[in-house]
Amino acid sequence: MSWKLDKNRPICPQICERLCVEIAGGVLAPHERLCSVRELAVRAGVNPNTVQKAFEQLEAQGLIYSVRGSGWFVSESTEDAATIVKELTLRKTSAYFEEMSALGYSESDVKEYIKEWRMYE
Amino acid sequence: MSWKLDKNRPICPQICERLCVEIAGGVLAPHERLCSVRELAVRAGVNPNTVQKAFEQLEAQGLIYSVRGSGWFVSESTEDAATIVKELTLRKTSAYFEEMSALGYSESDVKEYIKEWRMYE
Amino acid sequence: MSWKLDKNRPICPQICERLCVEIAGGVLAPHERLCSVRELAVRAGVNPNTVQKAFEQLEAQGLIYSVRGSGWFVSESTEDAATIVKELTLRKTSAYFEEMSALGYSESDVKEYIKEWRMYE
Amino acid sequence: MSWKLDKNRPICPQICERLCVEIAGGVLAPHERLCSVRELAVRAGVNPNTVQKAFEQLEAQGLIYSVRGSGWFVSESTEDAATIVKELTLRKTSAYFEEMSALGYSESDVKEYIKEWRMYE
DNA sequence: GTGGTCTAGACCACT
DNA sequence: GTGGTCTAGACCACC
Repeated sequence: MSWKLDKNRPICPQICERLCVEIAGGVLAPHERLCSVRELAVRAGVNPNTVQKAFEQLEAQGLIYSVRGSGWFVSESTEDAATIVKELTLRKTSAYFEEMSALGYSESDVKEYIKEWRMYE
Repeated sequence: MSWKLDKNRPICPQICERLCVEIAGGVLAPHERLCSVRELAVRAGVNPNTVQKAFEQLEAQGLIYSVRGSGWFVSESTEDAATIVKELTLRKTSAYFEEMSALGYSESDVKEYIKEWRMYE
Repeated sequence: MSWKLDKNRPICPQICERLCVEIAGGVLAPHERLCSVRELAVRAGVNPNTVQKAFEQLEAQGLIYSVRGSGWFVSESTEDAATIVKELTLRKTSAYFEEMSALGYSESDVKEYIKEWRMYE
Repeated sequence: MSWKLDKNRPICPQICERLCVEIAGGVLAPHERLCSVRELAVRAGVNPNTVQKAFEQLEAQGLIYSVRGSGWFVSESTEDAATIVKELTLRKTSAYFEEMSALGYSESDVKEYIKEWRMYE
């Protein structure tokens, strides 16, 4: 696992989203043990508290569970993760169109713009 | 001007962007007087301080200038505004692709997804 | 509002439960503003981060929502709060019976014990 | 002995309490040999270190003693165990009333609630 | 070693 | 002033 994070966005949700994607995609199987809070913090170069918070949020969503003194584990069901990823996709795309709309682009303007898009870097 | 703002996003930059777009698009002509801070605040349903701050930021970018006791006016040159809008467009789109990438979508995945997109609401 | 907390139990859930009870009981009405994080922290004699965490958990449950720079507010619907209080009641009572059972008491033993109970202090 | 433990509570004190109850109740007689740490760990499905720690805590309370190379044994006196069980009963019940009070229930509310209680599962 | 909780204090953007 | 986020570091119980 490479754990580069985008420093321009809040770290905590990035960790959540990433793990959610890995759970949804089967990279992390049910009942598989996650990195420890401390280890992941070191790997990602962030504070353990931030990782802890992310894990707790995933727990609140029912995606993972913790066992004291032993670690965090992927929940039995993996479907929730997939649902959440889809929701995120929808929400982010919707937000993007909203913002572009505020910049004066119509829906088809955006679609045209995206069609021609070339990612750099 | 209808001044509905997206309550889910920070207000201040929304005001900046919106005025920037209007200046770039010629809706607001050079040396035209803007709404007063108070009036705009009322129309948009936000705190006058927030509008004030937005105006100050636009001033710092050279898009508008203030005349004591008389109000805020659009600057002579309109090109800066257009540049800024293009920059925003680029930045937002780039950020969108980055986030989608973090959700596991390739560049072409996103393009395909966008092609099928239908805005609701 | 008196904000004495039980120092023998984790503070964060205590704050959550207390606010939940007040929302469920109508002490806090929909859209009413809560104490600020900092103020409540001072009143309860705890760290602002702990209060912040409690508020975020209540937000995750849909009981309250935050407005940047303005504060936290009770959500429109109050029903969830009542449901959660009932759930807590059930869970705590169930846990109590479990623990008493582990101490060798039958269900009726416990009921008899409780009937005679007199709270001191 | 069936050694099902409640996975939702800390393991170590559960082991302590359970053995304490068995000593107090005469299930384990003075000078009787306890299960070995390893065997008990296997039966209860927990880490041997946890069992070891529990035994050490019971030793500190004077309820059991160890004989090198031979195992752990119940102490001569059984009274301490009974006292501890009573104390636990008192403490747990007191804590339960406290928590219910924080949920808005008066002492008589709780008593009424308990009277109607039916354990499920 | 692990997670769980809390404190202290910082910086930022927004009202 | 407010919330939002993060860092740093502490202590505890459990494995």
